[in-house]
Amino acid sequence: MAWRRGKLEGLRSHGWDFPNDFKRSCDADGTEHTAALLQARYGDWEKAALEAEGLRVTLAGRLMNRRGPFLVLQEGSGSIQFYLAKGAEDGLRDTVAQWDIGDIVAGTGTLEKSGKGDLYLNLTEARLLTKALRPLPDQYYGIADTELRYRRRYLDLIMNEASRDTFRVRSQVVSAVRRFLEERRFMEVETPMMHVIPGGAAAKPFVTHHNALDMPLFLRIAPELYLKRLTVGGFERVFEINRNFRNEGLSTKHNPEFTMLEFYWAYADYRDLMDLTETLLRGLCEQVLGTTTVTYQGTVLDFAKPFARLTVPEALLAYTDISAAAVQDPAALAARLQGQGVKVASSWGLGRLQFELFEAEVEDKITDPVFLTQHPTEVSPLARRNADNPELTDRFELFIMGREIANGFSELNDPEDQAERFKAQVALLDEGDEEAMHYDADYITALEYGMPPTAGEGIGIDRLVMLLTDAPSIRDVLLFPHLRPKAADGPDPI
RNA sequence: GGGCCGUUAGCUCAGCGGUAGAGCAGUUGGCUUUUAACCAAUUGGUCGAUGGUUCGAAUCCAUCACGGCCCA
Repeated sequence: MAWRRGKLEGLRSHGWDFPNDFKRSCDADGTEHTAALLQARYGDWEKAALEAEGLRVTLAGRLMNRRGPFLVLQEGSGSIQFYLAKGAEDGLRDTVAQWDIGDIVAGTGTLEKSGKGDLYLNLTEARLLTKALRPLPDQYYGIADTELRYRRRYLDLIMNEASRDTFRVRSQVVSAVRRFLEERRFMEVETPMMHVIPGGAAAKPFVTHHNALDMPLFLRIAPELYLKRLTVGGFERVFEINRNFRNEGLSTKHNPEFTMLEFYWAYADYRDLMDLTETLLRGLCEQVLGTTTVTYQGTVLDFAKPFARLTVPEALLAYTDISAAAVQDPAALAARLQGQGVKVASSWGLGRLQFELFEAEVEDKITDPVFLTQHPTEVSPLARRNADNPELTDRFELFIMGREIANGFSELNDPEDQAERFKAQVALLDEGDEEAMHYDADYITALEYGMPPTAGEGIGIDRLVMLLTDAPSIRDVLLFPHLRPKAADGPDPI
């Protein structure tokens, strides 16, 4: 580093000062030349034909490696080499000799092809654009230290093609989801991130304070109650892709801020949502990966097959050794749950006991996509009751590889029932359940004006991207995952 | 919150009670159609932090910090 600072001093004394006037060469129609464009266009040309063409190109990028007279350049679209011929003039040789690995450099030369078939620019002009003061990590091993990869994501992106690909896939997923919904006449909206009353999910919120109004505000745990107000307002198909914040622990599946898609669809029910979700996921695999076969951590998943749809008791029978009689017997379920180390509350009804057993014994065993349906009303305070059994709801959760990917239901649009459900939640809150919901009087007022029959769903974008990129941790799909700050996390002198 | 594992040069790692090591990167020189380029020489360290045991600690013990995996 001291050496490089010295070089920078030398460059400055010769008038070099982080130039900002560089432009890449272009076609006559203005198409900018990039490594990927040149590879695609000229990669197949014969060496002699290419040299006869004598195409002069100007490119810039980060100097990644020197191999004899070749300099490996990495830019946004890919890589290409510069070549410094033995007979090059002294000024050019001196300029290139000043370069260090990691510098951002520019060069002009004719596009040629090596004996092994790689394209390169035979340099005639060169200039330094940005001096790198810090050396790059090991060329071959890259950075293996996960902590360093997360804390200095820029280094991870410079060094690891796989990491760059993950975030490209993430961008494509979000973009494809938007396109999918817009094609179906859904409208993207933005609702508040700061809530006076946290709502829409069972989770502990982050609290902040508004100085001018001298009141607490909560970072949203879900946008649900605001999006449903919009369906009351007459926007029949709305969606939002944005961050939620939950004040919970960190794990390979949890980050305090994470990205959710939520969408609401008037005159649809939870079965329509399941159909739409299957179509969406299948299409995403095809568009982003080019196949409906996804390998996640060694397990092959086929998204082309219809997704299983199982009620909670059906899932228990399918995935555990429990008997048909025991599934309907509260005492047997409670005993089994206690055997699993679950603290069973006396207030739990049959549906809740079944659902808790699902979470304890089945969730982790699921590999291929499974829609779990008809959750107990007790754990679904915003979902419509099932017409045949008011203890259950018209709800589903989609599980893939043991993880909840989506959650949706026919919306509860009966204001009186919703008010009762809120009251039951407030009772839990008063008992000390920090994840229970608050009573949202304005939301009840909205329902009293009338919400059309509607179905709504949330899809965890981070977990979806994990599946599609074979990422074992949510931190691998977040550019800047939350980490505990380090005491010495200031500027570090090398 | 609990258990296990880890933290040594810019990066990847070895060393596990007796003088702090290797490869890559860096520096100097050579080589000029290389592909983890190669050859020669060479610089570089508060062994995560603090305390303890010991004649002697990177190494053993304790506490703390940060990270990873598993569990709640």
